[in-house]
Amino acid sequence: MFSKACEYGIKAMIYIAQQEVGQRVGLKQIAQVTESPEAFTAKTLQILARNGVLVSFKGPTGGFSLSKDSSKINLAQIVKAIDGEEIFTGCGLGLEKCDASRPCPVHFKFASVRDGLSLMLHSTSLKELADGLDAGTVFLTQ
Amino acid sequence: MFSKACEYGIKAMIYIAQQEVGQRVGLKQIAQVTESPEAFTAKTLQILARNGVLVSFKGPTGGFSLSKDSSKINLAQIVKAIDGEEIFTGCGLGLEKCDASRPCPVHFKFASVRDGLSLMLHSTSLKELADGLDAGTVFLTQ
DNA sequence: GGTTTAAAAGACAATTTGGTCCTTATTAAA
DNA sequence: TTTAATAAGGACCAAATTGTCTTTTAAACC
Ligand code: FES
Ligand code: FES
Repeated sequence: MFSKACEYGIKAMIYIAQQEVGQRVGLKQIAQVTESPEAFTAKTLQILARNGVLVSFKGPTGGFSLSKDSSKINLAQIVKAIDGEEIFTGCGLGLEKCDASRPCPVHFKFASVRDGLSLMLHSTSLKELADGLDAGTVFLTQ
Repeated sequence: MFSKACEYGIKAMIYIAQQEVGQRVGLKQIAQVTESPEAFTAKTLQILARNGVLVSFKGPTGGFSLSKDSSKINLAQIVKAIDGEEIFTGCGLGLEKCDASRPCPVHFKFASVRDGLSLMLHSTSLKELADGLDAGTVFLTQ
């Protein structure tokens, strides 16, 4: 469904969202808590920083923090930054363009599922996910 | 969402389902109509044949035909044969096992979308897709 | 039986994705 | 001002996916 980079990116963002506002978290810690490969996660965080959902700081006391309140960042922004728009708008059978005026055989059934996914991603904020972690009802690892 | 192999496989199956019962279609024709790479499509059809949704015949008058009525084959069987079960049961954040008793942060939202996709795939038969093609309301290419 | 046709099988190549490592740039603190 | 810490960037490697090509196997037809 999502790329590995995207999975790592989402987990990292949720963990960062758990910190108190403005607090920075280092790459090493992020990779450890999310059980993600450190160097590869670094690349992904760079992408997220370039896309403006994350800010990064070098040097001692450096690290990463959210660019805005966790309630203002949703999963769709993260997925779009890392995996692109394909999953939001692409054809289920790989036609160059999903077009309701020249639909592929699965278009209507697929588009409705795909739009459901899109709605879910757009309507899920980092805040609620981090809150679940705080409450201990959900987990970042197994 | 689906692999290229799976996209080609689904398109091929729909086209085969369009033929009259028992009628065989050759690889070349399938690849042409679906605009898929011939040799790669061949591999995919082999997988589908091994998985029993397709039967193949060698020699002159050879080709492929469905192993049973097109109303008895659904998209889930095809996707499962080619891409495996990951998409039906896998965790949205890549945890080894999606487990409601130790859910990841996106579990409940993701699982509902994923189950919607699964339901769609299980409840969509090749027959209805081929019927759409026959009716000229949908298309295999752009 | 020999010839032709078409799928199966397997080797191989190209591309994309996933992942590591090393150097550089930047910043805080001693 | 030097040193240490940390992210950025780029080169590189590994694995999976996508794709091609050649040989083998099976079947029809003469
Ligand atoms: S055209 Fe294929 S999903 Fe819309
Ligand atoms: S545990 Fe992640 S989706 Fe179920």
